[in-house]
Amino acid sequence: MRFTHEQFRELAAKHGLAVTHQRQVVYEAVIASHGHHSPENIYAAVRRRIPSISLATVYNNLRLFIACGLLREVTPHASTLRVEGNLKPHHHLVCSRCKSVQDIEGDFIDFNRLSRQLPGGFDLAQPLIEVFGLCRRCRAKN
Amino acid sequence: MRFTHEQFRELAAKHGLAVTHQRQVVYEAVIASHGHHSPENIYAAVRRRIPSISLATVYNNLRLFIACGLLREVTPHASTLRVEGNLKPHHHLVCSRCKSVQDIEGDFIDFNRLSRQLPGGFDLAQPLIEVFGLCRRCRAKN
DNA sequence: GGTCGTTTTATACTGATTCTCATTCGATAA
DNA sequence: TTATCGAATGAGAATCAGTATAAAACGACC
Repeated sequence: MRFTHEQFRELAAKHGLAVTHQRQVVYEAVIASHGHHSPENIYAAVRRRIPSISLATVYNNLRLFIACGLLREVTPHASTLRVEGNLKPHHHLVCSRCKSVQDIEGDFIDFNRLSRQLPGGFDLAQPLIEVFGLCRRCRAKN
Repeated sequence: MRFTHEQFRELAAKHGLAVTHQRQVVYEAVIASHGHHSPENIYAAVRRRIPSISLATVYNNLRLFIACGLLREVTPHASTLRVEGNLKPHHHLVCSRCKSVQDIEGDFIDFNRLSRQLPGGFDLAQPLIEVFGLCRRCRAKN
């Protein structure tokens, strides 16, 4: 799904963001490349369309998009920020060793039980679950 | 529970680690202070007993303890490493905003369903689950 | 006491991210 | 259109966590 300028304009308006060329290209770069991406990755992709863009601009806009919910921050177990554009409910499978992240779907959480265990005031409005284990590759390495 | 030299000696022997004074003090500092700690925190605590200790030594030993399972690495959503000494099965509640981590107990995961969803080869031997949401404080800030 | 492998220390270095500030852009009013 | 003003951008310096390196200290063993 290719984003038209119109679609981005609408999204931006909904979240009170000014529309700039850089902003749009950064956003499209994340959406176009499915998966979990580092700011550097996105910077590289965006530079193909705007060679003069600054890394700081990419960071600024990623933070902005995360803050207003246009993008999700993925666990930076890799010690560097990762973002994803997939806002549909899903969970993450994270390798404790190599820190790789895979999406996982499915209904394996008992939210009733979970909410009974929650400390007062904790808000699970958009729950994101991360399950840690060893990915196939790291397991093979023993 | 205060760790005696004897207890640490046994643990170290079990994991094939040499016993050094620094190593013992680092380990005790983590165990003594329950919760989730950054290397800097631990460094500060250890320096009260060994003023000349180097930060690198703290890092070295924390990595070592994590590698042999004496400590657990906590999600560095805070973008900096955290460790905990609590090895009993439990899960984490992480605030997406301020990155604080609380422990949570309870049996809200359906591991049968989960393992049906797992991609081949993913090893869930010591599953750790992290549930993201908004803590009371951040929620109050709206 | 001498030797060897391990650990510690001090410090330099790297890489990710943020900060600063001058410049440019974009929306709006004239 | 043109002028204006606040917001966004670009360039590069600064910061900060963590790692690498190399020399010194330690400790077990002969």
